[in-house]
Amino acid sequence: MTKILLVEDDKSIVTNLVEFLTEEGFSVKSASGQSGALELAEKEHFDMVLLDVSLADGNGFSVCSAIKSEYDIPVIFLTASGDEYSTVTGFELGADDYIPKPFRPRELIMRIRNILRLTGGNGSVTQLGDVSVDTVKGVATRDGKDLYLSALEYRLLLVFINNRGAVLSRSQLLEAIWDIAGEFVNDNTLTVYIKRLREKIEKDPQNPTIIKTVRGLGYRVDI
Amino acid sequence: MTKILLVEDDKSIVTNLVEFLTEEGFSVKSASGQSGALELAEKEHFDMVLLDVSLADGNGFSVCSAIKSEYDIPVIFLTASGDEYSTVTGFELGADDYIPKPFRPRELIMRIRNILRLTGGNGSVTQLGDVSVDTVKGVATRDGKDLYLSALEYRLLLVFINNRGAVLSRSQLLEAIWDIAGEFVNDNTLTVYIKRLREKIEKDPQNPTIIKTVRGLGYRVDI
DNA sequence: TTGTTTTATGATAGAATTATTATAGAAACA
DNA sequence: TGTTTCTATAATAATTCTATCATAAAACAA
Repeated sequence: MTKILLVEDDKSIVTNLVEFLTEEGFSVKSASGQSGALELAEKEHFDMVLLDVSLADGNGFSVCSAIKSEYDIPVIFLTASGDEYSTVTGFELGADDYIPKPFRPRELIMRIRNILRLTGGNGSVTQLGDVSVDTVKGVATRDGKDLYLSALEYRLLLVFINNRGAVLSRSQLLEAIWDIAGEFVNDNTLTVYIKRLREKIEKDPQNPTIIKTVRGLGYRVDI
Repeated sequence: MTKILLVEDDKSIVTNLVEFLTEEGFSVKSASGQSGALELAEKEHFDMVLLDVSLADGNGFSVCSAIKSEYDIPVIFLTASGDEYSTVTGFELGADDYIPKPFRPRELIMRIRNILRLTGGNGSVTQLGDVSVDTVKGVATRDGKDLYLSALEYRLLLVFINNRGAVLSRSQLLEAIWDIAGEFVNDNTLTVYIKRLREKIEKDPQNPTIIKTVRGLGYRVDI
């Protein structure tokens, strides 16, 4: 489960956000100020930090600096609307995104998911049906048994994981895997690799449930 | 239809982006420098500007200032990777987002949609009666069930979605879908595809409620 | 009404997309 | 080095889509 550290001193916002984010499947812990935040960050691992710029105790920027210098976690700033200075400073400090208040919950979720995707920052294990992929160990398994993916097959699977739910066109996939920069890669190569990957991760490769074909558009994992 | 003004002087990037964005249902026009960009912006309305920071003629910042002072259009900067200065300056000038190169097309689309949504534009899921279209997943569904649109049917539907409420003439549709540039496409082809699309998305294809025929003018989605 | 124009429908050959099988050469590794 | 696995491609099959034709129906104008 993706764990979020919320640093915010407005109690009502905290209450609302904790409830909302929990409903959305995140695990949330909150701190109201700088000291509490750093204490929590030291004790346990978080996958993302939501950071209010204006804290009673210190300000969000110092928390961001402290966290970024110590951990490799994406940080999203919650800033006062139109506060250009905060935005700018936030980015300078390495924030991954900023969200001006007031924001819609939906918007927040989108930003969070987006940043998690971009930074590959989700937990380290992803479950796709009965296949689990551990991006730290670098293996895909079923029932604990290694599926022995080749390097390319694994990379392909990662691309799908990082874009779960989205259709990925052939050209996108080719670009992501073969890093085309003028090089010409046979279009069919991808098709063959999709087949190989399916052969290994699908229970019934003829009727794939994990990697779906979206004819004319590409492929999608939405399990 | 969401119209994008692309200001970029690298021909290959322009070619790729125009193709990709068009496929995604946007209408794109491009300019290679400051003067061309401002000229275009004056002539027609755009919903968003994609702006390269480094132009041969002037730089992206001046284009941004000029556009922002005149029009209320979101601007996304395309910056060299890690170019903090550009990012900062871009935001100071009122840019709505920035995307460091090299970027993945998908990422770009997400950013574009996001900004359009924030600024009161698009969204990734559109509801047409009981049919919903998710442009990220690349599917149209009813009651959660895939309607299995073909690539062309899907593209056609996207054009309608991006022009909700407006009558689209046959020639407009033909142009949008078949990208006519001298090529001759049988006029009836469109009629046939309208029928096919209705067959799949309408409850009663004989009495369409989503895609209405406007005799003599074209078709319209105003649900 | 009658004729004309526009739109709708059904059928179909050829095209395009995706899936599958096989294989030569490259790369990894002992 | 030799062995093994991996990679890219080719050739081919299976499937689905596309564009078109022919014809019907509907809307309109005289």
